[in-house]
Amino acid sequence: MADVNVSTLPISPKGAGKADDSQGNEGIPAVELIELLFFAYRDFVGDADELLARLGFGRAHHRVVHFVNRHPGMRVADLLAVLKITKQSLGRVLRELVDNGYIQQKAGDTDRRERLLYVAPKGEELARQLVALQTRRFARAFNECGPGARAEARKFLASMIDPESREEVERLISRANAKK
Amino acid sequence: MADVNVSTLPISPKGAGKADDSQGNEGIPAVELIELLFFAYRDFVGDADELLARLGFGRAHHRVVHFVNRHPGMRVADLLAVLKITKQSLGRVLRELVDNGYIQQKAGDTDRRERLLYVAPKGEELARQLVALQTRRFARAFNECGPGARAEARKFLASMIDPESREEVERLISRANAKK
DNA sequence: GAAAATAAGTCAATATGGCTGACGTAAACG
DNA sequence: CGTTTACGTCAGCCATATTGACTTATTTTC
Repeated sequence: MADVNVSTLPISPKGAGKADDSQGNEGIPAVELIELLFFAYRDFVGDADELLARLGFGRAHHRVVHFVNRHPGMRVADLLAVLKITKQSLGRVLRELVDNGYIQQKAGDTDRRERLLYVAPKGEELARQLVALQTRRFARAFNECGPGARAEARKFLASMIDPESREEVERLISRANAKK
Repeated sequence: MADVNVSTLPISPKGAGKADDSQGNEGIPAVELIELLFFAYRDFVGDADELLARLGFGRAHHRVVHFVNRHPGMRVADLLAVLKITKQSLGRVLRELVDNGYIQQKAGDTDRRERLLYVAPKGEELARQLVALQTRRFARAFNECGPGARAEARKFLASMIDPESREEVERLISRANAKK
């Protein structure tokens, strides 16, 4: 898949490339990390895109199925808060998932205004497949990186999150894990 | 900014959460990494989004300015290959950047069909600011992670890229670095 | 018990950033 | 000279997001 036709890029000089190579950055300029993260993320989501496209879904559907699977019984408002999108944006995606039998809604016990969200068997299976795809990518990466890399990566990724939201994300993750 | 209303999420059980906690994954299920990468990338691009929005630009403009700045004199076809989008998609974005004086085009010396792309001073400054923003995030993260984390992260990110494109990405990066 | 607040859904309009297909122009190649 | 290449552009479509206004059902509050 030789897509990037690097062979034709010129090698000529031109200013403003470096700048932060001086202090303790282990000889790795941030701009390299920026680009690697860009390409890594693209391939990471690309795994799922293929499978989703076959079902007529997009990334928005992926996010909904993923988080509902991880937090069964979450409210619509919770989902909006996690995804940081608007009610209107969620609307179509959620409707499609419900109509096609991937997500179920149930009125809340104590507050019947709430429509609690659950994955239907179809949705659970889809979520499982999507996680499996991306799990495989992580497994391959850590296999190449050697022992300890997984823990290091976990710390690194958490540190990349805005400090203000980091605690919430960690709470979100541990709550989801607690649900087994 | 307590956006994720975690406090209201139920703690009740429900199947299909774990599955890969058995073998050598250092007690860190991949699903955690999946979510951390999702949130990390969102905040990572969020840095830039704010600045871009003030200029009436989006992420597409960001990518163009970034890569043209890193590879001055690259051809339109090269840019398309890197971004993996179509000529038509690039069209509007590139025109806006040229019209607003961020990008310059020059006919190729030996092949005058080529429109070689260069950042104008305005574009170079914008690229610099965008890199600076994201550099700050990386710096903060590695400061929290301790020594060696930068090199570990570099290896990890590279390993997350599709094996078939990894070499090309590395070549792309080293060519850009060579231009200083 | 009436009024206010809340949870969710919906309609309409708009923006962004992708896509495909078709076509045009200029220049290079053979 | 004819073909291919590099680039641009027109037209239309789709997915995902936005804002603002409004409805419905229900709960909370006074």
